[in-house]
Order: sequence, then structure tokens, then C-alpha cells
Amino acid sequence: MNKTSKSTPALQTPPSSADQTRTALVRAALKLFGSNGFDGTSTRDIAALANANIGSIAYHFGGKDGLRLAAADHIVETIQAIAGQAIGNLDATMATRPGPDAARAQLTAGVERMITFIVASPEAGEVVQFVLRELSHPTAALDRIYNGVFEPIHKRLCLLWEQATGEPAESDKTKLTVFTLIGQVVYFRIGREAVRRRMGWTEIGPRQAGAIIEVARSNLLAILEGRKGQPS
Amino acid sequence: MNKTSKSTPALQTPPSSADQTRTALVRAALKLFGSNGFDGTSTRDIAALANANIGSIAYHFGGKDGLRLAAADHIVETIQAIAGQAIGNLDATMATRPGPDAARAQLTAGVERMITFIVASPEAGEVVQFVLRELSHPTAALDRIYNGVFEPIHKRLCLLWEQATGEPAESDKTKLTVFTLIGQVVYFRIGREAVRRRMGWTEIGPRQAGAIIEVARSNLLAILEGRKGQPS
DNA sequence: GTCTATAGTCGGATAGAC
DNA sequence: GTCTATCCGACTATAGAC
Repeated sequence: MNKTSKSTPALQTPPSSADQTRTALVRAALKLFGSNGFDGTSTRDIAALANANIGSIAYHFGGKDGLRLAAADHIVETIQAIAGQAIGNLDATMATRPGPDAARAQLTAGVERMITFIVASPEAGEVVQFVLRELSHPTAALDRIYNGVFEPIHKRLCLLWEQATGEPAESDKTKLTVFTLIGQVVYFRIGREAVRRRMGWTEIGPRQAGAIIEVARSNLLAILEGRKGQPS
Repeated sequence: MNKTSKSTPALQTPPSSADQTRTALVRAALKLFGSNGFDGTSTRDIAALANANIGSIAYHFGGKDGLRLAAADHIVETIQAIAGQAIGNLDATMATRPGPDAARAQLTAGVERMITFIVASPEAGEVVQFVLRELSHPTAALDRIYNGVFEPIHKRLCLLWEQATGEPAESDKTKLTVFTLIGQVVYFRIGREAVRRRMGWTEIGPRQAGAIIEVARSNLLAILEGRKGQPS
């Protein structure tokens, strides 16, 4: 370790040059895996984008597969941080037991934040594409993402749904309904190009995200309203 | 791989004529492109699955890219046939101008048939995955699919929406709403693995599709109801 | 029209210098 | 820990036999 630090080290854990290489490789891998797929990405490209050498991938992660797992873990951390802000965590909900109105407010706020992230954040593109590919061809990386992201967030939303409507959180109907809520949101990322063309938009930025939020919120409220008078 | 195996076709028919070879190659290509992606599919695999030889790809389609275009055209034909049954075509709607109730009935029937195809049909998996990849990295194949499938079907649904709710078909709100309807359906295909795990289902067959249809129909009716009392 | 052989390129993994 | 050189396998495309 000759040069101690290229840039200002963090407060608590000064990143060694090894850690910096690891992080750079994971970020580059996620970007490229998401964009071009696992097979479509060469270790050479990853190393080049991370400003690292090819051998460092084998050294730090054992190989290309190790990088995929590391990218999955990175996604879990990223989404958990965002979802924690957007809809809180499971334990908090169990403890506070918000009333119907509070639960509705949390649902609408959560949907709004989900859209903002998924539609407007450039990072979400890579993440969504990465997860999509894992969903169509599951590897060990999907297990981590499912257990760390899908299941906890979905359970959290089901719980909010129960408190907003009275329908049991773990009933099939509630679970499927929550999936439809998620589906109508993520579609604006995966079908982004079709939406862009059909809407005549040249880009999908914050302004367009606002229009999407309005429609999604309107849908959510209508579905909530319908369920009140129509118990499962 | 014996050259004597002409009597055991992999997909449909013994490749004895040029047209049969073409068709077998397109079907094999769609299946493999959808499953493993364009880059993840080798011309060797395609030829093997179609029981054709590698050289025939260059001969009939000029190369791998030509096969992608041919697969896109095949998708357009397939979906147009299904969508024609499910929601009729544009001209028919313009001519008949169904009332609100008839339009609603057509919408619910259309959503139901869309789900049945997208969720339960094995063929839909290949098609959806193929289109998904085109959406994330558009090529000339997406242009054909967008013009032949996305735009006409979306316009058709928007028209039905107008007749069901009174909201102008080509307003941003209507167009976005129709996208959310589509999104909540296709999610059950692309997020199929996550749905399967969360629901504890071992498969997603007709029975499970029925449960999904119930929820989607319930959502659709609620959104329609909400829009009646809440004009754009 | 169909099939084979081959040329040329690019991929991941590894060994070893520094 | 970092980087280079290299091996070996897999790919597309093409030329030419049948």
C-alpha cells in the first residue's frame, strides 16, 4: 500500500484501496449487468469501467459469478435504504398499528416515492433491469434480492393494506392486489420506451413522473374505496 | 448429433422445404431469444432447435439480425390475432360506438383475456421476454412491434376508456391510466417468480390465473367507478 | 437448398511478475 | 493487491462441396 489515499477518506472506515476497487467493480458490474445482461457483459468491460484490471475480479470476487452476488447485495442495501424512508419497516408498523386513514396516507406516500425513484432515478434503470433478468432466470442472486427486498416490502405493504381496508394482510386477495399496485408502477420503467413514444415525450423526468404519480394515486384511492364497500 | 436424425423434428415439421425451414428457424429463434436474450443465444442453438443447419440462417435471413426482425414480425402477427379476438379492432370500435356499459364490458373481457394469455400461456413467456429486451435496448425489431402491437392496442383501449368514462381517449390521463392497466397485468408474467414465491404457489396455471383475474377486474371496476365521479 | 469446414474474433480464467 | 500475458473455448460469418 504505497499511496495511502487518493481522495478524502470517510469518517469512520477509511476505505483502503482494496475496498475502493471492490466498490468500483460492484458498481460497474451492476451498471453493465443491468444494461447489457450478465452474458452480454464482459469482465473486460467491467474492469475498464471500474478503472481496475481484469485480474482484480478474480481476486476479489472469485470470478464473474461472485460479482453478480455482490451486485445483488448492493441492490438489497440500496433498496432497503430507500424503502425504509418511503414506507418504514415492518417492526415499526407492527408496533404503531396506524388507523385506516394513517395507513392510507402511508400507502399513497409510499406509492408516490416508489414512482419517483423507479421512474425518475437513473440508478433505478440498472437495478430494475438487473432484477428483471434474475426473475426470468433465477440464480442465487435472486434469493438474496427476494429475501432482502421483495418479501419484506411486499409484506409491509400488505400490512398497510390490512390496516387501511380491513382485508387480512396475508390473504391471497390482498397479496395479489399489492402485486397489481407494484406492477402498475414498475411498468413505467420497463415499458418506458413504449410509454415515451405513445405519450410523445422526449424524456421521462420529474415533470412526467408527476403526471404518472397523479394517475397512480387516483387508481390507488379508487381501489381502496372499492374495497371498503366490498369485503373479501 | 447425427445427421441421420431428419425424421425427428425438434419443433414442428421435418425441414424438407424452404418455408418449413424458415418457420422452424423463426420459432426456435423467438423461443431462445426470449429465454436467453439475443446475445445469450448462439446461432448454433437456434439451428439445432429448429433441426436446421447453421448456414441456413445466413441463407434465409442474412444473419442473426435478420432472424430477430423475423421473430418480431412473428410476434406482431401472433398478438394481433389474439388481441383481435379479445378487444376487437380499431375500425370496429369507431363504427359501432358502444355505450358506456358495452365499453365497460369490453374492457373487462379484454383484461380477462389478456391475463389468460399473458399469465397462463407458455408462449407468452417467450414473447414478453423478447419484447422486454427490445424495450430496454430498442432495435429495428421494436419499431415493428410498437407500430404493430403497442400503439394499435393501446389506442383501442383508450377509445374504449373514453366510451366507458367520457374522458377523452387521447388525453394524457387516459393514456397513462391505460398503461397502468396494462402494467398490472404484465407484471404477473415478468414478476412471475416473485409472485410464485410470495403466494406459495408451485405453479401459475389456470386456477391461479383465475384469482389474478378476479383482482384485476375488481381494480378495473373500482378505477372506472372512481373516474365517473371525478372527471379529468 | 442444405450442410461442412474454417477463418477470425472475443470471451473468462489463470499464472506469474511487480 | 495490482497488473500483464496467455491459454483455451465459443461465437459469427463465410466459402464452397453436395
